[in-house]
Amino acid sequence: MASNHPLEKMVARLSSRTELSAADRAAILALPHHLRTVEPAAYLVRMGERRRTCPVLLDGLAFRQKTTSEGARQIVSLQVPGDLIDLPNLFLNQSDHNVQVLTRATIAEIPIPALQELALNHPAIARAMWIDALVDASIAREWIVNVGRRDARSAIAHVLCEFGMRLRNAGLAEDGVYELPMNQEQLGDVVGLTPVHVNRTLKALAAEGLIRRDKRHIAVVDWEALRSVGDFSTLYLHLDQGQTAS
Amino acid sequence: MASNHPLEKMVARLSSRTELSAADRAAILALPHHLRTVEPAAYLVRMGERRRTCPVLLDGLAFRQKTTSEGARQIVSLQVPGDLIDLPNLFLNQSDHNVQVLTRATIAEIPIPALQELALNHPAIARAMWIDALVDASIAREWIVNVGRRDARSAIAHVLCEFGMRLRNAGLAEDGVYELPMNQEQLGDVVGLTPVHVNRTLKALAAEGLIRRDKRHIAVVDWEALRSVGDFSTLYLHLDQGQTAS
DNA sequence: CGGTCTCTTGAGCAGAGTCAATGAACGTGG
DNA sequence: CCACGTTCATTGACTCTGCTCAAGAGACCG
Repeated sequence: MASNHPLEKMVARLSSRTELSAADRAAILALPHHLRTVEPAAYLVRMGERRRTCPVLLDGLAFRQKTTSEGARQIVSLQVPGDLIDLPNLFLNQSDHNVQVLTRATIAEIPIPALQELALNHPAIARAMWIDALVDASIAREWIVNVGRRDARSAIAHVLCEFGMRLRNAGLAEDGVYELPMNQEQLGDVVGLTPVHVNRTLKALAAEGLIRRDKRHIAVVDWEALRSVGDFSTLYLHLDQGQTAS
Repeated sequence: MASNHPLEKMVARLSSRTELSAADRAAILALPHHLRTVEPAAYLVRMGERRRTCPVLLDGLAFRQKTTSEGARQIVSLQVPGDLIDLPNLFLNQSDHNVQVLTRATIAEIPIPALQELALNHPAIARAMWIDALVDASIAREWIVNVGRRDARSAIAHVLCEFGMRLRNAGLAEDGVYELPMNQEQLGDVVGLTPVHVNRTLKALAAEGLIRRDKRHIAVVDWEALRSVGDFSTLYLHLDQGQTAS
């Protein structure tokens, strides 16, 4: 398992969801790829683009984003290390959104045909990729609810719970204590609020004793209360995948 | 092509996106299945459920939906005939949302293992299913933007454009003239508004001459203006898939 | 003919936005 | 080591979009 092959991270991610054979693992590691490091805010994918490679996030955080004609931005997903950033474009011709990194990040660019071959001809890998894509879609559905039907307090609490959970899962957080991976403007773009209102809401959550906070450092003080305010349940994250095998 | 096999609709849908061989088509038609008709508002899938079959919508309309602990409902997708309603549960254990039909509908229930086999061992069918799932996810991302960053006027105009486009594509609308497949409360649940405000907004759009409307009957009068107000572009619907093959 | 939905419309309220200013933290060049 | 510019976070005052509450009016059904 110990190896410094850059794509080990991708193997780890995919095999966390389905049993992969040695041959499957080898097939992944044998993927042609090109490594690069990018600075915060760099674009990995631009809307309208027709891509030939799929970026895989090896290290760092990224997000998907769209802007309206009015210039308002909405973040539509958060991506953590191991994510196949461009799964959406694996079988679609044109990217329908932008992808930017939040932090300095390491990216492996993998030619799309090679990934397609993997997805179509290696059932176990295909299953893992399906699960990845389906969980992503499930999170998107929850975000629609979050932005559409929860008030500021609840929406932000929800996002704080989700981030805590997912970052912990990615080994980037310790039990409700983490560095909020974005500034308040970006957090506003996640929940559909203005940065000013995000600020006031975070302050209120801290005043109520649900979280402790210093700039972007978040510590969930009362997990149960935050979960309740944010109407958060882990069901939609499908964390059980793999253990409970269908 | 002429046939009254109930799954022809599914074949048509999948083959509209990728070339399927005669063997592929035969494999789909050979799927074990169980037909049934359901009444408006019937549930096809319930959140938390572990399903053994995947409903395929042969006729009628359906929607995915979640509710918050406060009791607010958010509709997170609209499904048209041909849709594999439960693709999300093909590889996930527990349903993360509810699915209800809007109209009287005909459903084919297909055992999940049979569909998985198709998705994992028939590359051409797999590709078509991938495209379906990815377009669905793309629409979900656009809905996050719609609900998060567009005001009532724009959000409703956007949805009217999208519905017009998708219903026409499904053969259910004639060039911007269609029966709105839901009441104003449900439309509110799509865009995150109250039915009262939906009503006022629809009235305003009609007053401005962008649409003509009688109850649920919608006729887009000025398509360009509506598209502009709704900040609508067809990119995210990926209608070109199949023609432009990657 | 009464009951049930759904659509409409009015009146008043409030959650979130806008505008604007201040302050803290950090990096850079001199 | 310090002055300065930049980026973010914070806070106040005021506005407005969309919500709540409530009541009436068609349409359809048994």
